[in-house]
Amino acid sequence: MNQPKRYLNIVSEMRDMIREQNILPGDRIPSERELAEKLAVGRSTIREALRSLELLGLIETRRGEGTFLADPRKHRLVELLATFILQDNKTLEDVRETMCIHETAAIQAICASDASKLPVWESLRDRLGGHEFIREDFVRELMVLSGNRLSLKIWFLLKQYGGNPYDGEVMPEERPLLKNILQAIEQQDAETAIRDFKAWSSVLIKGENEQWQ
Amino acid sequence: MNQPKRYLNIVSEMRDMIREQNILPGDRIPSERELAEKLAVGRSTIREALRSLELLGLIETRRGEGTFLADPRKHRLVELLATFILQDNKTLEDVRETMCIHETAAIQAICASDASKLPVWESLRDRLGGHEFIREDFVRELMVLSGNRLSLKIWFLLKQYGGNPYDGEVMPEERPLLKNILQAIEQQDAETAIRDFKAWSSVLIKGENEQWQ
DNA sequence: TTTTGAAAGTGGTCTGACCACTAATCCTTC
DNA sequence: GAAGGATTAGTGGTCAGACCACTTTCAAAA
Repeated sequence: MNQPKRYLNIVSEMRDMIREQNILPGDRIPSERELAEKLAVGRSTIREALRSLELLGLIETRRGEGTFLADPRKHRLVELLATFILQDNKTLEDVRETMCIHETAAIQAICASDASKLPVWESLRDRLGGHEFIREDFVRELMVLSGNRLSLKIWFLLKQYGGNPYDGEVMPEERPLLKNILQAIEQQDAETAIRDFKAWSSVLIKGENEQWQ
Repeated sequence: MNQPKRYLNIVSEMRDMIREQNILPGDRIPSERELAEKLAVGRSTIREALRSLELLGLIETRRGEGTFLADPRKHRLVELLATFILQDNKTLEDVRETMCIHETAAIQAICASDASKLPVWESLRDRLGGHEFIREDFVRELMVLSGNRLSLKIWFLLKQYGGNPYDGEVMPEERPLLKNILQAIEQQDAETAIRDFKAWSSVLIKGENEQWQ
């Protein structure tokens, strides 16, 4: 019978250990030799597990010093998978489509909710009028306003994974379109808002900086 | 000076090799010993790189057989993301709402596509008429028909974490409702289909087996 | 022809040995 | 006593070689 691989056990045991001993980002993890002895496996097995976690950016190792729990902001999962998978067009397509699913759902949710968020709303409109308005900020604001934090997180990760289509600054030509979207949302007209949003988004994806710089 | 780690070089060299030699999913990768010799490094270094890729689901290893390039559908993107996303804010409400987002998006996608999937369609309708039709099968079929594999994966995962609301068998009282949904989809009437679907789904969630056993 | 089993090849694991590097310590020197 | 340099213990990085468990292959035996 094919036994489960040990280094995978090590991975989960280490996760448990980190949780139980309340090891925080930046803290030191026991040395490879200690772990090997404690878990009763060879050092090479420990290393296979640690290298896997390191490639994911979950831990950092510094020769001569030790191994440390990494800052969660440094997790590398997304970039890594991207370098291997991005050639698969269907996958990239799926990612963007899934992003769009969450975006339109957010708009729908905002339109369906009672409009008690006016202060936030005004601020968004103001910034749209001002200078230096980043496209991504606009969409992210919508995701936040939807109130579904899980959806927001998924969207955020997909964005990194799929090559951010909302890179760059809002051009003057785009502003009327964005204003229309805001207005439609305020009038709780989800259909129009989504239609306009998709129009804006599809130009960004297809034309990739052709039409608007 | 701290030298760059070799196993990271190996990772990128392997990526290049896979690309240049046009190795396809399912194909065999040279053995660890071959790679070690070809790249002039120790076998353990090769293994650290391979184990990292394996944890990501990019390759599969089978003892006694060899190492193979994995099917892109087995990439662990979603599972790994889940360990980051779902560990803290596992609020049931967000999970279920996000599931619903993907479900309605699937219905929308099916309605928007050309209806060239009639055979699958007929089979679904037949099974709805028969006995022992599991609720989950119905929804999963919709997710599959949408054609977005990433969305399907996310949905599948959420289902596991959120307590499957589609547990159990379709009751006689539910069948007319499901038939309505199918019919609406066939007529590409997304609005009606989604409305009926939400009605069905919300009863399952709220009434949790009150109304229908 | 079918069955068996030995051999070759593969991944999985362990051990022990170096190397390169860091940080703490001790010891000299001022 | 203080400053600076050498020593040393501990760490990760790498390698080589040895088994083990497993799969496939293929030739010999039935």
